[in-house]
Amino acid sequence: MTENKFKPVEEQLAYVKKGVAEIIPEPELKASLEKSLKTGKPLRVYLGVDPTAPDLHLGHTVVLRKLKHFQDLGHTAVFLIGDSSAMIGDPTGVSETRPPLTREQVHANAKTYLEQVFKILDRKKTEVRYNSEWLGKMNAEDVVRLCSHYRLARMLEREDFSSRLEKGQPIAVHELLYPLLTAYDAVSLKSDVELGATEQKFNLLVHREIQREYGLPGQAILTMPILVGLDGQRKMSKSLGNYVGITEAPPKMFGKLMSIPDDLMWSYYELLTDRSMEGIENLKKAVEIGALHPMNAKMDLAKEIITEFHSRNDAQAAAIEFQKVVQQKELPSEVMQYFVPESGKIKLARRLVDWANLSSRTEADRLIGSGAVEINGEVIRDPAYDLDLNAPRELVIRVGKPREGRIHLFKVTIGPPPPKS
RNA sequence: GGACGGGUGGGUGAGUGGCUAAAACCAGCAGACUGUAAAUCUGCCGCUCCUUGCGGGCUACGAAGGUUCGAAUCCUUCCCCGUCCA
Repeated sequence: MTENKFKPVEEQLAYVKKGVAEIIPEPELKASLEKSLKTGKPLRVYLGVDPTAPDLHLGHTVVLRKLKHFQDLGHTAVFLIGDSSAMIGDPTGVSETRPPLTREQVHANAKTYLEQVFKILDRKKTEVRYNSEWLGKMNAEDVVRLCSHYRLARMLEREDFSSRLEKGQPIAVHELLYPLLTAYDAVSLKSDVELGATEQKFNLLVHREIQREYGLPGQAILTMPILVGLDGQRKMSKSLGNYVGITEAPPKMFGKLMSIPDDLMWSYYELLTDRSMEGIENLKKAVEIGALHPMNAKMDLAKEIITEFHSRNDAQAAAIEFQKVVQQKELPSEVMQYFVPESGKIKLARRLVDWANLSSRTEADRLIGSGAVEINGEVIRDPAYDLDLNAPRELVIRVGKPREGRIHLFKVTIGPPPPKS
């Protein structure tokens, strides 16, 4: 509660501005910071999430990190779980009606969600709220009253509504209610600032407007860019499979991060690390003039990100494993091992389904046919290949590239398994 | 409630009785090239069986029935979506 609890406004603003897409309106945010500095009262900064899926990936962390930045500066971070609104389903960016979740699903999701969130936010300093606290108390009249504060024409300005309307795609009435109900969150929380991804801009603006309708000053809005996924094309999302989950094992994170297009790494540096913009620019320049190999810059990036979610040692180990397995093509330190008794012959394709965790026999045939299967370094191209089981020996089998859900490299020992110790 | 249009593989979308496991494109997978990057090129891209063959069987075009030697394509009923009218 001391006078000098906060840093100078310009300094705060600069810290908070790193990586942001837009601040609406910036002078207001600045004014709020000035006021808070003068009064010693922290700003209430909130981020609302729908716990629709329990697994967080790096895409979610972009905006969480920004909330963390406010927390670092001594402001109050409010993490809002939209347990009520999640049951409506936000139509943003989906362009189709979402199936509503049940209350049980929402609560289960919320719980795992929070656990992950505190890998980034400071648990002790975070105010966690649920919007069922106030939305659950509203009756039909309250909802109608809330709705009376907004106009249909304004609602239809929203891009995904207007485009769906144009294309003759369905829009369910309850979808219109989503931004209004979540606006009531902003009213209840009396927030000074709300964070969100750029795709949330419309919702955030509605929140601000409704706050004013309810006699509040109207929060400032700060939007963060959407993180592009591993494919370098589309937004990072679980359903597209182009994501890095924050609970994934370090070696897997490492491999995934190394697979991003080089150009993308600058945006990852900006949105996923605490490096200053200046530092990132220098790095970029070093790569451009050839002083730094882009691969090394990317390895550093991967290490930094992994350090945040695991530890420095884990990150280092993941890097070493990557070099060993991928670059030097050696066996990984932990390999799946299978034992097959000696008995005549078997079809390779048939066994591959289990060994490599393939989806079907047909897939095994296809992989063999396209030269993706190697035994002890020798490519097998005949889908009808018979594995001779008469001589006891050890085989190292490789199936394609490492990929989610597939065991791409493993050992098969023909002969009895070693006695259990 | 009425009139009209529409529902095809993960997505967009062609096909209007057999040559269609269904064009094309995207996504995906694999190979080559690399820095397990991207880009590019090439192949693959429902499931299953075996004697792995331009092989056999099964499943698939909103749902269920029907016509036909044969249906994604025709008929009937139902479900869903949109537009316009009220």
